[in-house]
Amino acid sequence: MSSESVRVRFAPSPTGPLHIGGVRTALFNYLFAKQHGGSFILRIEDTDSSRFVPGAEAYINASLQWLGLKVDEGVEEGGPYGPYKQSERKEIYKKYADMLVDRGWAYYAFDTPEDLEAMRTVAENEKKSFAYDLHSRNDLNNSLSMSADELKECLDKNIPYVIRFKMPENIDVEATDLIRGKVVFNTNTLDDKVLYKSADELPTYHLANIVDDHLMKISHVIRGEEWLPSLPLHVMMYRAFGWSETMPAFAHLPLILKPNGKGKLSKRDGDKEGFPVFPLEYTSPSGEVSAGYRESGYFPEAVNNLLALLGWNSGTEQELFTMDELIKAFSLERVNKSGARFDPDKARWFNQQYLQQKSDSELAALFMPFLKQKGVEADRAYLERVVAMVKDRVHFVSELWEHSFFFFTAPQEYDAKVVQKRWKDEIPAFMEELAGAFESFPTWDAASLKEKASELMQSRGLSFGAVANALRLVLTGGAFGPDLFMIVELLGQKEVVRRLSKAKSLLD
RNA sequence: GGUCCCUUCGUCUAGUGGUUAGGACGCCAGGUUUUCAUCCUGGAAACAGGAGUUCGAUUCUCCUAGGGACUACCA
Repeated sequence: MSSESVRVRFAPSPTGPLHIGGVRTALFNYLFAKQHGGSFILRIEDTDSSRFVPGAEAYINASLQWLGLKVDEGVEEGGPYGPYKQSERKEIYKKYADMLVDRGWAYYAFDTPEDLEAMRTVAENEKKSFAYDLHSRNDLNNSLSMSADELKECLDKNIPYVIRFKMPENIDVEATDLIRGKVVFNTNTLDDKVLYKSADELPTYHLANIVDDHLMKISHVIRGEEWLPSLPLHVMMYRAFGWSETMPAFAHLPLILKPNGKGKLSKRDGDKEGFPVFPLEYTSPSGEVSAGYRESGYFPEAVNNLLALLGWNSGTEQELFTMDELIKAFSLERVNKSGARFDPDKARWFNQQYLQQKSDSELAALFMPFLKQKGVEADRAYLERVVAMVKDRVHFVSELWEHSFFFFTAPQEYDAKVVQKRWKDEIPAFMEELAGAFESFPTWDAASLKEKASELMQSRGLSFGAVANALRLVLTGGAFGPDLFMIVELLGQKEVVRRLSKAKSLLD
């Protein structure tokens, strides 16, 4: 690494919704870039024409935007090293593939996918494995095993070919991973990867990624651990191109594992355990819907925070970080080596923390759509008071309703268990009396009301607990909710008296 | 199978050649509360195993075991 500025890229493939692991990769790239005053680049790697999914790119953009990961250079934003979509860089790659062929670092191969598949099957039947590598390439249908004339003939006839990297023999490739340290691979265990296919005139990931990272002056490649095995190939390619001097630094992030720890987190796990695996809800072209964090009620800042703590920690006991704090505190050195299991419970906890930090006004606004859905129209000031009272018992805005519905509508039914426990013989008559007392009570505030009620129950020889619980039952339909007399105050004289008067029907 | 990576409470993790191995989530108990939740206090809970180095290893080295990733004309 020279003194060049930090430039990192997030390079997803538009083959479906952005997975939460990909989101974390994007986040770490973003944090690293911002911390160093560098650039966060979004490059769309759509070199697999067969796996292209319409809408996936828009989904990626929308996800990054929702999370507040602002892209400095990309398809939408433009930039000096564009285009940022690989399918629009087609003509660039062929040139570099040819360069490698000319230098003897790559060769043409005419084996058809069917040929290779057949050889794999044969090998498998013999309990061996087939690899297109230094042991087998001279016996296969490629420019290494044919004469110059034969090659020319194949090319002239437009026989489809691929260009494969010619992995040299017996070299110990040393590479440094910023998270793991030095890793060594021997080239004898590596195969000859396809770099380019004539069929669709597109490169594979390996070629496109090296060429683009070089051309876009990427300083650090921060990607998932699943790429670690191809690191030696990439290092060798930088050598083949003669770009070793400016090769980016590499960091391979540990994987996000299933809650049970067995394997990479996948969409299925989310469906099974009931938590989202995607940032935004996604509907596939076939109509299949996958849950999203946003739709499940998660705040983007909570998602960023929980993702940041999955595989990284600040070394302090701080767990809640704003984006600015993350940018300041982040470092690749403190990223863990081992995979982290996703914990849905802790994810909920993070969201709760952020929800509690929100102002009543903000929460009231977020609650509004849910009320509309219930057909409830409420005064904004009233709403804020309700939210203030119940917010400390929810993890999500969507849970506000079940804890506050009685502020908007009289209970339609009463919890049978609570009725049995609290609706004693002497209560109904007293409730009627209480209704009368409240009806003519001049000051309507929690403290005075509590005092008034206490006086009355004392004069009738009833305990506070018995009355309070019965009153709560009448007002809310159950045994839950915030401070009783705060409920009474907020509900207002008219409504409280009405519910009290109706309470007799409970006896049925 | 081959290559590579990884291994501290159930989970996310801190940590050091000598610590009562710390925190968080979750769980349990007690307290606060008229209810529920919050909140507060407390508790159970970990260095995968075996060698070696060392006066002393959770920490350093090696081996074993376990887990994971990769092994496509996908990324």
